[in-house]
Amino acid sequence: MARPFDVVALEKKWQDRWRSEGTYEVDNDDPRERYYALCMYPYPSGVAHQGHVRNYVFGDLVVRYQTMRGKAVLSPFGFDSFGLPAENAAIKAKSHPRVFTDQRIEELKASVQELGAVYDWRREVRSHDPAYIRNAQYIFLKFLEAGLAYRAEAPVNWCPGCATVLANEQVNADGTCDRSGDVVERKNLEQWFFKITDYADELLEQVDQLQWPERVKTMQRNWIGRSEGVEFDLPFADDPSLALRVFTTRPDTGFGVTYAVVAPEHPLLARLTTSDQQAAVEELVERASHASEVERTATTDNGAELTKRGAFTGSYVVNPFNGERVPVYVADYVLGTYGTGAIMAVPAEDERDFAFAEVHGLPVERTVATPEGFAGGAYADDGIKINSGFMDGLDVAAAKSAALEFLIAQAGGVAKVNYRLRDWLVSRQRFWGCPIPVVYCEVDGIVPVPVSQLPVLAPDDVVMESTGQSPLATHEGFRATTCPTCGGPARREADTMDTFTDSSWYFLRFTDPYSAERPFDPVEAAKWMPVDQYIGGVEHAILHLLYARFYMKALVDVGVAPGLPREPFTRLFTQGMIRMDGSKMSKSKGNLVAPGQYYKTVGADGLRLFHLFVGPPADDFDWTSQTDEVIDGCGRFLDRLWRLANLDDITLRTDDDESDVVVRRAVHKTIAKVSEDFERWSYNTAVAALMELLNLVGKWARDERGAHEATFNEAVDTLLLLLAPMAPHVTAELWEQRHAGGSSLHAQSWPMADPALVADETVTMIVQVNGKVRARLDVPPLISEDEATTLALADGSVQAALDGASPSRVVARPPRMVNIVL
RNA sequence: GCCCGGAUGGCGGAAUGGCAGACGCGGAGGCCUCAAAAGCCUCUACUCGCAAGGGUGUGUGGGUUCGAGUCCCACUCCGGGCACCA
Repeated sequence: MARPFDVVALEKKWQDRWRSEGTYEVDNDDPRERYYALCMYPYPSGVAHQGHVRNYVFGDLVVRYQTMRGKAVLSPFGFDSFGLPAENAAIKAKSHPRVFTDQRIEELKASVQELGAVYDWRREVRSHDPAYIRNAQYIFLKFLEAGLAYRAEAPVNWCPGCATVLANEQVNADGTCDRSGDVVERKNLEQWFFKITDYADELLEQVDQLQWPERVKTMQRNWIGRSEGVEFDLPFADDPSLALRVFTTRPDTGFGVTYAVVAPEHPLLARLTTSDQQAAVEELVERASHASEVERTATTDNGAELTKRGAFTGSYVVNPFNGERVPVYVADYVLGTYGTGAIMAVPAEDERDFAFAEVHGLPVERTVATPEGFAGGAYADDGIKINSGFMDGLDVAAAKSAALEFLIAQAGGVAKVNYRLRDWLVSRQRFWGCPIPVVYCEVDGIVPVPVSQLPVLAPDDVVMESTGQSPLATHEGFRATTCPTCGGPARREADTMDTFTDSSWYFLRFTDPYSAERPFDPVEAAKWMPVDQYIGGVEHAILHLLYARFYMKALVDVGVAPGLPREPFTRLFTQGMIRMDGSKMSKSKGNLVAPGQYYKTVGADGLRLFHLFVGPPADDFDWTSQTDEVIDGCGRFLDRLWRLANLDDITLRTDDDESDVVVRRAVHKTIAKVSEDFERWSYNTAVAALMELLNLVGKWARDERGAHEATFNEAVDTLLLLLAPMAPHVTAELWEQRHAGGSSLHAQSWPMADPALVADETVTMIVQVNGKVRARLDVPPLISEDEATTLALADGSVQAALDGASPSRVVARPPRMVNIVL
């Protein structure tokens, strides 16, 4: 499209100027009110895609808007530069992941700058930078010292072909390895964990205080999954000195227990299994151990065959409520990693137990009266207790407390809270990550690397093998070391940390990126934390945001961040995804629409305006064949602005007339509207309001009478100010043309609406007869109910609609509406 | 299965319980031009009508209200999250 100006040159001029003048660099001792705006740390995957663009457009708008509101805005940028894609690319190219990563960072950085998004680049942070690694390791050591990091055996996804542990995301739905195609096994291996479960309660409680989307808060609550219940003993029938410990949230259903179940991993399974059941039990355990977690749960997906796999152990336990013997089964629907790994089964009041009981022919004993007409299987809702001895007649809540007391007295019962949340497995058998700073000494065991010896850096002379095994594991130069305690020979830890650890504290490093002795100076960090506005994709609703919240709390507690707020992100905005052909637009799907092509046509300004205008920022957006036309439309809007400001076909006059007040009212109403829309993240309507104003001013100014100069200038300057955070380049250029020698547009204050001009002189009152609009009257805004009614009844078309009938009722809501009811 | 969203013209979308469809895209017609592009102007939910004007209309069915796209109940479909967590 032909533009009335050279868009490429114009945008470059301003981008260069913002960078060379350090317009958006901000110091920690800035006296202005502080504001911390942050977009989520990106993984550097190369040139920015539309998802990035959308994210940074919103972020940049916040930065520029808050700056115009007089605040010192911290707007940093960095790269989450460790991770699997770089490692895989390096394997393919037989090079080092750093080469690939540094290249991608430069590409992403350049395209972010081309978008006109402004940052304080002095504070740039990269996960794979030795200074960052050093501090990430420092934090690990602090966690270790405080007992928040520990090593334990855990069941993991193990690929025999790759000789490595896989993350859940690397396991295909059919239980095979994403890379080699081998069947993934479950294996118990020693791994490093962070004790996030210590913070489960605090993480759950403080969700309430966050100004985050409800959806995200709900997802966090569900992920933590707190549940209150009772743990108690089911004594073995053949040996009352032994017992099966179970957890339940429904102790009130104790009289309905018709069997018990242990997980395939349960330590007492061997003791419970009788010789005649050996074969069946072993077969089930074998199958469970080979199946990944994904595959193990897969059978419930297709509800058609809801087969609950399980086998009788041959043993019985005694139900403490009624003294009855019930059979013990082993089944993979009971997880070894939750509660006690064993349950009491109540098919009448639990759906899963009911399904299992049906398959295995086990009895169903109801303990809650079902409502009339109830036809289904399990009934899990409230009701009156039946068949339950001392609980009969109680409701479920009362029966729960009675049952708890009973179990405490009779069966080693104890009230217990369980969480779905597990400790965070942070070790990865990967090369391209932050090495875990410990060594293994035959004499001293696990020994932390002293802080003075940090960072522990991976060697450069490695060969990335397609086996997938980390070269760290076999690199003698790296692994062979001496014990810091005894000086004897020792082996370095070969595992690296989950990359989510890097993104869990980068926002703190931004506040003090120069600190060498520690991750950040808490005094400097306190000047900016917490982040006022965090912006990112909803795909990080659980993991990243939960881990970062955990880190913040833990850093305060271990003394790295004393006195800092315990929640890192006050407000969170999650922008919608961009989809194409129904699926997420992403590099891996190969359906990217590169932003670069638009910089030459509508410019970064046009593309930014498009992303703001196309719909509510939180909603997903479908990129279609029509989208380019909408983008062109945004470019045309900027062209019209350019021509208006350049007096294209406009003559100015010095005297005013009655039309001035109409324009001035529109200008001030738009200031009020756009300001309000900015605060509530309704950018699409803000753009619409600005388009409307431009249309109105354009028509007025091109009238044959000409435009009154003062009013015209006010209107155009206001348009430029309001558009500055959205389309920063072209507005800055026009402002410079109009105010030669003055300070730049982006140094101006956000305009204030004049309340006298925002208030309406007259409003349109609608008159309804039986709820149907029959007339529209111009009335003063302060009209009384009586006056409104009188005016309404006097109107000709209202009289016609009444047709002589007399109203039974008149509802007057002056000045908006009068409804005459017959 | 559970939880959370959503459903409005040809399309993206707008609308504190008070004029449904702002704004934009697309479409139609016109102006300008030798012609085109660009630009500008008018129209554009459906329907009856020559017109003035009328009727219908926000996924479906009920309800609350003087008045419902908006609130309540039930349902259908679409999207997302969690998924045997006892």
